[in-house]
Amino acid sequence: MPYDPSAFPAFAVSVDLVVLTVRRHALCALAVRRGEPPFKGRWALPGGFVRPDEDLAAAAARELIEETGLLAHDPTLPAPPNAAHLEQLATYGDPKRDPRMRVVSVAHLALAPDLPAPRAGGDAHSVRWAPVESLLDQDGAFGRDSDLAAPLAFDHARILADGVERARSKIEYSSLATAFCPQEFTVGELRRVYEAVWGVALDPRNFHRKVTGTPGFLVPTGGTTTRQGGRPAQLFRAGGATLLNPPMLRPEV
Amino acid sequence: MPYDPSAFPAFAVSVDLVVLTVRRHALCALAVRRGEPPFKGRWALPGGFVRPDEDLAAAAARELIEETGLLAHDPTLPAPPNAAHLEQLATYGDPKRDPRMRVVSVAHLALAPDLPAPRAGGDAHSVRWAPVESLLDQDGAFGRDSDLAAPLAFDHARILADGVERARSKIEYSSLATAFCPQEFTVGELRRVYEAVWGVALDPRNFHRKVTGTPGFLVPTGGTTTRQGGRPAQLFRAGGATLLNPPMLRPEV
DNA sequence: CTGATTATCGTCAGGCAGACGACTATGATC
DNA sequence: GATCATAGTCGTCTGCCTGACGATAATCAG
Repeated sequence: MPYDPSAFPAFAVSVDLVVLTVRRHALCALAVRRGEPPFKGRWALPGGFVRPDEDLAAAAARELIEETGLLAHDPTLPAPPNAAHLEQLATYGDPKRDPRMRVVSVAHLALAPDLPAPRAGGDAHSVRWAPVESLLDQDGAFGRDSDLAAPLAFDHARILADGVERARSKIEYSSLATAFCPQEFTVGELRRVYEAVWGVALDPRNFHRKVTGTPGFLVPTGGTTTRQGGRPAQLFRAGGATLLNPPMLRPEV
Repeated sequence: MPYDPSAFPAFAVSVDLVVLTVRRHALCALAVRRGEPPFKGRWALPGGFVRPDEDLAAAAARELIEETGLLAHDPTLPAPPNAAHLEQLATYGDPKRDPRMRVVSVAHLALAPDLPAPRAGGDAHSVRWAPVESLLDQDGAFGRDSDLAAPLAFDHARILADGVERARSKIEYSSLATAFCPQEFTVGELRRVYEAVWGVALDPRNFHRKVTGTPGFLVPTGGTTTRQGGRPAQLFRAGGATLLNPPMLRPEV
């Protein structure tokens, strides 16, 4: 019988954040170095406890702005500049996931455009963007030239993998890939986002036809840019459509 | 600064279940009548507190078997008879969602074949299958001839709506619809599952072509049946494929 | 036997995606 | 300034899949 108020076990509840961005053609996640045991010195996902009167989404938004300065973006409103997409990912509650006590962590997924630099509260050197492959690599293939050899603290590798998988599948059928782009962007920049997140090469011509032909996906702003060299490209903003139908197809293999 | 062990707020953590099945051409959910305040006498989703050393998935599986006798089904193993699909849905943690105290609820979604009858632990009359439209109907359109007029307790209407939406979208691109069917079933029975969950009519010929043409979706058992009247139909079991590519398309409007 | 019901196979046209050719507009290099 | 490399944009063609729907098959109810 649910909700016996007289006796219930007490849990700590935290939020952990998978913050993804695309930098230099690679899908990167935000990682913080732990300053306290357990896992002291190891990299982990940003996160923290939920406050007694705080909603889960509010706790995630608070941690996000503390770690990155990014505002969480309510999808029902027009996107303010410097805003990130934020959604709940999944909840992790293995009794042994934290060696000290029972902690249930509600993981959230945030997608952000490429930012100047991560900003930490007090110690800026302990937070960084790292390519997700290096963070998920358990064998230490990146170990010789970085300090990322050790796996992530707690079950954060699993959480990160789940977040990456969510992002990979969600850009198939939604316009979420634009959350990785600045307010104005070109078709080529959007294509490089897809290529980085999926880890594949896409045909520029078919991609252009698909995204410009999907109603509501992209809105031309009129301007052009030549950021990448080559012929100047039209600039677009994200349109009102959130669901892509038919979806973008991820190439086989 | 995550994980300061000295001071953290204490939460209660519960699991709530959205258990769906298809009965008589309608998508139905399991509801229990609350015997205790708050919301005494109102219908609610089954659920309960997570035990101190219990994983979240284990707590959900325990509640499921307590309420229905259904075994939760590990998707990596061959399905035992009378097993239901069980997956985490989302977590609800509004500070005011339970008037007594701070309860964070990890909702799970279960899909079950049509069962003989729901089985409650002690009081069988307080648990029932109800069509999801009647449970979600806030205006009391069902109120004159049933006691389902009152909305569900707590935020369970929201949780149920999220679970139904998850089921509706997930049968598009996965073989999960077979979880609503008995071990052996016909193409027509599977089609009626889609029609009930989506609330649309599908063309029997195109549906037949699609599901029999998708490799790994259905495996013929050799037998035939004539449960529905009309020409006998081939019997199938669910194949090994879990992802349908290309997906089943939900008709517009 | 006749009609109703369900299952199953076929046909055809339209839409969309993958493969790829062609042309355009810029910066870099000589 | 000519040439080349680079990136963007427009077209074409072919094959696959889907929706619409005709036709046939095998049962049950009268």
